[in-house]
Amino acid sequence: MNVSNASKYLEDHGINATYQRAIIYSYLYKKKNHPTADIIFNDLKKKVPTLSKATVYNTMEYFHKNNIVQVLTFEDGVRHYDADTKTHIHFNCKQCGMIYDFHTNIDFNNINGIDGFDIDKRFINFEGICKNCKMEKTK
Amino acid sequence: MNVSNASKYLEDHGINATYQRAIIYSYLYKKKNHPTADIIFNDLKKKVPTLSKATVYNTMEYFHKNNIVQVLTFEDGVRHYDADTKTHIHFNCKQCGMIYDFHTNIDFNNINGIDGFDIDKRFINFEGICKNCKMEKTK
DNA sequence: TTTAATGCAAATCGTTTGCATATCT
DNA sequence: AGATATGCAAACGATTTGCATTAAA
Repeated sequence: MNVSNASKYLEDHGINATYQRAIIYSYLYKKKNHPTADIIFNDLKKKVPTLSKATVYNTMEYFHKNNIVQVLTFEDGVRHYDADTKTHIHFNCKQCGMIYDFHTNIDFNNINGIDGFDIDKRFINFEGICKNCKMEKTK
Repeated sequence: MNVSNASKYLEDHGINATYQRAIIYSYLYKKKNHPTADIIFNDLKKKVPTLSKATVYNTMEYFHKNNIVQVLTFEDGVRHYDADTKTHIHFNCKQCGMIYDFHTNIDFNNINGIDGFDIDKRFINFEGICKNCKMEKTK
């Protein structure tokens, strides 16, 4: 998704598409690695030297409130962002730090005893050692 | 679980059971509401006025490393602690803030495409409006 | 010309650390 | 004594806020 498509996407979701918002959304959409605000800021600063870290934080929070990004937190407590808002599994490798997506075949609509609760969001986060790091070890 | 049982439990898990550790573990075990370090500190300070917040943080981290507590993070990013280390679902009510436990009937061992990954921990966090808050609304 | 968004720096808040004191063996 | 744990205050790092400036409607 390029910046112009991102603008369109934002407008379609009722979000005033400024240059910063569009470039941030475009970046997040393309990067599938669930970056933190700090990573987004440092990458985009190269293209947009005037960009402020506060704008990144505020923009992500704004996107989040408008339901176009997910906020992910793992055990380290740092917020990661994901442009894919559908329910899916995240696997966080505790060795390399990579976050993998798995679009799940699990049905979360039939949990014992949860009747009467309105579930808006489902986060399924796994932690362990990824395939890659396991292979590195056996080399 | 009282303080003396907590001591025993800690020793059984290879943890040097000091007074602070035992009282903190006992508190956490009894409270089923997944408190933050701050809440633990403020509650226990009443009983143990000399208690330090750093001790609470360090102790929880130590328990966590020794696998007798789980660390839970929700969208707000604050760490919550849980003495139940088994995989179970947490439901965080975004209205009243309550965190509910659901011991799940779901089988997480058969996820599409995750073969070759070593999964150590599974966090399943739901967010929405709890039964109680829903009832309040319709009054 | 009014409203909304940005950028910067300072403030805030949760958490960690350094170090002196206390506790336990 | 020697090792480990605690308490306090300072440091730290992620995030938020206040406010002046800029861009957009």
